[in-house]
Amino acid sequence: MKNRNQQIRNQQARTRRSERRTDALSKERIVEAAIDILDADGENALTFRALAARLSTGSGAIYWHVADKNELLTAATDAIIGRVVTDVAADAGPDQAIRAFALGLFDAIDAHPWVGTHLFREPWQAAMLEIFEAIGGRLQALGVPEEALFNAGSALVNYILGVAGQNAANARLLPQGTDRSAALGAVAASWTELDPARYPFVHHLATKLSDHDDREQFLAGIDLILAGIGTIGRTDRGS
Amino acid sequence: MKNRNQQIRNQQARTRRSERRTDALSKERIVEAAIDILDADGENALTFRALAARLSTGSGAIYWHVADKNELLTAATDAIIGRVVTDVAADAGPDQAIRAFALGLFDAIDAHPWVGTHLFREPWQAAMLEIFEAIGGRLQALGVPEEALFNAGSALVNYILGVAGQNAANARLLPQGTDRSAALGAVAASWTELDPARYPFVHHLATKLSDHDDREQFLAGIDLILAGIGTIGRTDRGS
DNA sequence: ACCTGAACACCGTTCAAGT
DNA sequence: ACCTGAACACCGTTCAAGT
Repeated sequence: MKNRNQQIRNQQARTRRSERRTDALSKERIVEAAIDILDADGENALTFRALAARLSTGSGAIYWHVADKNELLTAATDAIIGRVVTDVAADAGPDQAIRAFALGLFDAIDAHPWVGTHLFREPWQAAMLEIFEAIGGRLQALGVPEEALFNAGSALVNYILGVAGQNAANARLLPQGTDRSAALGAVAASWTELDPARYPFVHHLATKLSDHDDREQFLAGIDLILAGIGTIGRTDRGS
Repeated sequence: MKNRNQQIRNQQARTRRSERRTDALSKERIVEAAIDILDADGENALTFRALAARLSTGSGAIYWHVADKNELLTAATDAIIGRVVTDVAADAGPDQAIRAFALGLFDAIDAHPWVGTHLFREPWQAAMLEIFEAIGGRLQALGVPEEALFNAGSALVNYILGVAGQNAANARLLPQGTDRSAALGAVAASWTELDPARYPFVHHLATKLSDHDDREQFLAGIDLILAGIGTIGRTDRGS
């Protein structure tokens, strides 16, 4: 792709130049500004016009550094996920490391819900590979048998992605500083109005919804899957 | 031209106006046409202009029956999920029923990938409640203890949603009748170019990617989570 | 009650023109 | 090399006007 050549050229030019000019446009500054907008005002607020205004330039200038909106979101996502990967690098046993990494991912996506959306936009992007590597490597260390590795890693990653996507949806529904418990209460109330004969389980959920903790529940799901993975090798290792 | 005759016939039909006329606009017909467009040409092809053209009307006419695009997609999603729920109604043991329902969901979303996208757009929509009820009810029947029900159901649903979202992303990437195995091969090849010291697990995946089956892997994940859920009650029931 | 289609506000993206 | 900003092609949605 010619865009890659352009990027390389840009980088060479940038290092050649003296990089003390703080107000010079660069991919990093653009991505940084994009993250700020996404965090402050949500996914819909990120437009090239808003971005150009914030950077005091024209929208065309942004296209010199970034191919399109997708590349912009990919770079922003990579930045967030990258931090998680490096932050949780060193840790104790592999199962604890998986839990810690998953929690780090949860917290990052909770703080930047738009990441949850973008992880679904482009499959097999760099961020996804980082996630797979972080989890899969630790499953190997955990002693998961060769043939089960792909399925086990895929189960964990897909579960994490599902939660991430739901978090993003909730953030879109309850923007800024909406009263979360009031909103949850309203949802639960609407569930109790459904036919109890057809929706008994949803009625049960309605009673639990208000005092459940998303983060705790996320971790419980991770533990459930890890427990399931633990049953794979049981015949091998006995007990 | 036969167009003139058609126009006259339409006008007569309109003045006659018995409401079982097939060409009368209705929410059902609109949703049906929307599903056709989504299935045939993908998520981006569904615009009010395209929909109006296919229904031989103005875009404003659609707004008389449907509030906005979100309601349209929600109705389309409900239609697809509703079929799955009723199709898998009767079945054997609760764990087999969960597997059957999950597989039905997988197949439906595989056939209509845009459903996977929309399930993330609006949280707690009707389709989501159907899914929760179908799975949660069977977890109850399975004997999962009261306190673990919410977490267990949430783990299964989030996993299913994660897979659904990935499927939708893949469908977006490989539209129509792209050569799937060639595309997978290209992805795997790109992975082998990564630094093996930093990405050992991704390298391992690259060797497995070509001959893995999405549906099988999906079911393996369901079984993993069910196995994990099975470990919850172990102390209660002994063995 | 229901339909028509032009118009509005807003996007992502391009590009001739500037420095 | 890099930036400017008008212009283009397209959206979802609205609305005065028709039947």
